[in-house]
Amino acid sequence: MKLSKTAEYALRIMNYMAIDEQKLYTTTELFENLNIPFRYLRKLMIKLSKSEILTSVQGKHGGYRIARKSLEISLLEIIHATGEDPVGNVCFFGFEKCAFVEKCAIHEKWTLVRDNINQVLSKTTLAEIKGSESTSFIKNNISILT
Amino acid sequence: MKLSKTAEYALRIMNYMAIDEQKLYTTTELFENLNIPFRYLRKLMIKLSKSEILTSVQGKHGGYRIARKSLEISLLEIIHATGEDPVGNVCFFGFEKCAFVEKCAIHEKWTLVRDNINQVLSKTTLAEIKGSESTSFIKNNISILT
DNA sequence: TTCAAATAACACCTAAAGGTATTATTAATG
DNA sequence: CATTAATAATACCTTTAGGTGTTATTTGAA
Repeated sequence: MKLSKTAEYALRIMNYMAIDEQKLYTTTELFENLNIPFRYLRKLMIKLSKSEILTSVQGKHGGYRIARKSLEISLLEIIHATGEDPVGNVCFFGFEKCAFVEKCAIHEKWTLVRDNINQVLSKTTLAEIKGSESTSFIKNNISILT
Repeated sequence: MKLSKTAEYALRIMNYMAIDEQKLYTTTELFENLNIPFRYLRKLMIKLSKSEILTSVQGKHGGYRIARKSLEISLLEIIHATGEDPVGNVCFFGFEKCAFVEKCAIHEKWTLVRDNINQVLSKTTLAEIKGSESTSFIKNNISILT
């Protein structure tokens, strides 16, 4: 199970910004701490700020701020804010109509797999993962990242 | 959880070919039954036949045949034969070294998710899913597929 | 021994994700 | 009210997965 780069970036951003929910973060600060290409980061921030998880403040002392309590923001919601759906409701074999016609033989098993992923992503909130572990991880390891 | 198109194609192919493990299948027959672009299918068959799951027979009455008992072929092995790894051992946030340094806060949960996927894909064999359900599904629905 | 029907190989095209560059807009502050 | 530091918008470039086209090779059989 690999998320898209964009989804990973969004999760890094939100995880970092959840450290201080009041603070306005500039893209420059995020760039310096999260190892995301600067211009791509800026584009992504604009996209995320159009969802319900981030707000933007324009102007000289502007930046971005988490829009709601981190306790209320699920990881799935963050990924959805990027425009992606990591789980979906798709046939294992990639057929369009599987669930609506005769179920393929792995349909049940695969549904359980997807349910599991959905559970973890939708029930885990930013508040749960923003702990010092992950933040110290990011700060300590930025240098070894590509 | 979405597999790549290529992985889905490989699974369709193997699932179909498992119906008769002795039979030589031509790409034409597979094409007519599995809704995979013809030339892409041919390219993929060559790739798969270089793995341990398919053998090819060249020449006039050639084709492809499942290389081993379907009971011994796991879904994960099929996906691996396409050159992909759907699960991997990657950090949730996409950092390179996560598991080897300080674990990020969601690391444990995410490991369980991946384990679950791995279990299903590696423990489920072709033999289990090749039942009439899925085959009749494919045959009945080919017309509604793109 | 030639033809036909199959796979094999190689090169190229297309669409989408990821990434870059440039210019416009906003708003605090000297 | 001009400057500056931030976000917003738009367009373009690059890489890769997916898909296509053409030619070569293999092999059974008329």
